[in-house]
Amino acid sequence: MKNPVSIATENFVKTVYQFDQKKGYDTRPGSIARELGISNAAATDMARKLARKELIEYKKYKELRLTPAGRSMALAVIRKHRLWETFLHQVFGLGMHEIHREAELLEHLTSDFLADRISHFLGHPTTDPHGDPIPDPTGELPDAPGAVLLSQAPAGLKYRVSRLSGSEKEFFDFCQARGLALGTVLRVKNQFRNPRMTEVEMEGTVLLLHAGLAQTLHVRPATGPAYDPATYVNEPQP
Amino acid sequence: MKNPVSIATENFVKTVYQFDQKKGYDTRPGSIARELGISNAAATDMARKLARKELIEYKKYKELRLTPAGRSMALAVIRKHRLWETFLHQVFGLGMHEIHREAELLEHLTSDFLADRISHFLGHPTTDPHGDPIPDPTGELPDAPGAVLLSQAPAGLKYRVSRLSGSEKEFFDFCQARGLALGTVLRVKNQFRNPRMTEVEMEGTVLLLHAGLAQTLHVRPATGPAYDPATYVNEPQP
DNA sequence: ATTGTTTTTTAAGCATACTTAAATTTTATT
DNA sequence: AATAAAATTTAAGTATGCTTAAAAAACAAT
Ligand SMILES: [Mn+2]
Ligand SMILES: [Mn+2]
Ligand SMILES: [Mn+2]
Ligand SMILES: [Mn+2]
Repeated sequence: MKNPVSIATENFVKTVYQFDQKKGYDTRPGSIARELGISNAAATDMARKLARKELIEYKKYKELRLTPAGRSMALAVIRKHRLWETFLHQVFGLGMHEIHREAELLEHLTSDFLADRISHFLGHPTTDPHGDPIPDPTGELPDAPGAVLLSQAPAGLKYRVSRLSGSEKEFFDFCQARGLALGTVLRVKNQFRNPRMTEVEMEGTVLLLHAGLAQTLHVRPATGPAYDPATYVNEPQP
Repeated sequence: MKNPVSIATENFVKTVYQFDQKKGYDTRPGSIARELGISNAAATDMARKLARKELIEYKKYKELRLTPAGRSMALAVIRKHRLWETFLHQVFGLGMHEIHREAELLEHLTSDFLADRISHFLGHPTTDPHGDPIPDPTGELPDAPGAVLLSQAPAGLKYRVSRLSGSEKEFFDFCQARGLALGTVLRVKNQFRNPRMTEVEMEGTVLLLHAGLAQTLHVRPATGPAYDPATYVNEPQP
């Protein structure tokens, strides 16, 4: 009666969900295709198939939209992805650039039962090592209040880094070398246009970050105390 | 250049390997088909495809045989399966009937890299919670010297349980209730034929086990000391 | 508004992994 | 040795998930 869901379907639905959220991204077939490394034709085809299964709303030449069932599937996959990333980082000590690669696979063959066990073992974390929120078993997302892209943060104010969204080793090496980590406090000195760059200052150091990089960091206004442990239950134990 | 291996292929090759080892089993397409829950036609078809890929030697109407490449693939999958079972049992505390079900999936999307990390985390165990040996990264199997099926163990001698090969909850419930666990010492009182049954004695208790059950337990002659910790590195920590 | 570029869609085709039904071969029984 | 039963193979067909090439639509720019 209930037919199995393929890995391709899960990845597709997940990508639509994420591109729908992320500003600066759209959910047209071409964007999804580029992300998944498939042809435009394949993405259109998939969209039509998933529409038949009531996971996607598809209207020719329009952006793709998820149905409630599609959104629910996406969040379940994202939950498994982020639980695995948290686990692999904290327990096995995998590097930040390694966890995404492994989680991208494991997310698809992890039962709800096992996901709950991982969550329990980790003490029900609410964010992954990148600072991304982990959906709960019902698909609710703990929201990160006030978070913005570093590239969009108004200049002159102090912020705390709340997400590192990259997946490349080079990205994490750079962040580590420059002291950019979850919780790091910094001040945005300038937001330049043309070329778009963000100038930040942290403990004396000044960095000029190009837009591509400043878009993979999220920050929140640093109004509270210097460090709030409850907010960072996922910080890796060294 | 090197094309990806499907889950169906891995399961097929693994099953051929295991049926080739297990006495009382054969590797004809029908047997593999029954185990995997697919039609005979599908199994024949798969055998021919895998023969083209040099994973299986296929001759019409003959039993299937693995090539060295096929055997190597099977052992890599079995390694991942048993590492996951060990891990899920020891670390997450999953029950004996739950670990097989989860490992059956995870084994296919686990990189060699991750498998080695799991192995390292567990202290490089040599057997899984069922007592089955875990192949090393090169595909070498640590052999269990002198192990036989309980159903085939000559009567009159003392043995120690060395493998619990079932996957059903009922099987493990029964074993636990009767004190049958890895390392349990017992004496085979009688081997009955017609119907085939095995009578064992352990600490006063006498059990009469039908063949189906006595075939899922392996035992080794209990010559050594009562308990050899080096032999049972996989015993779950309570 | 017409033209040109980009994107999407359609069309045709291929590999994988299955199905059921019929034909063939093997195996077992009389 | 002939026949019956069981297993295997072949054949035909389906769903999935991709491809490339061509047609159609949308978008952008003069
Ligand atoms: Mn990730
Ligand atoms: Mn994935
Ligand atoms: Mn198992
Ligand atoms: Mn499997």
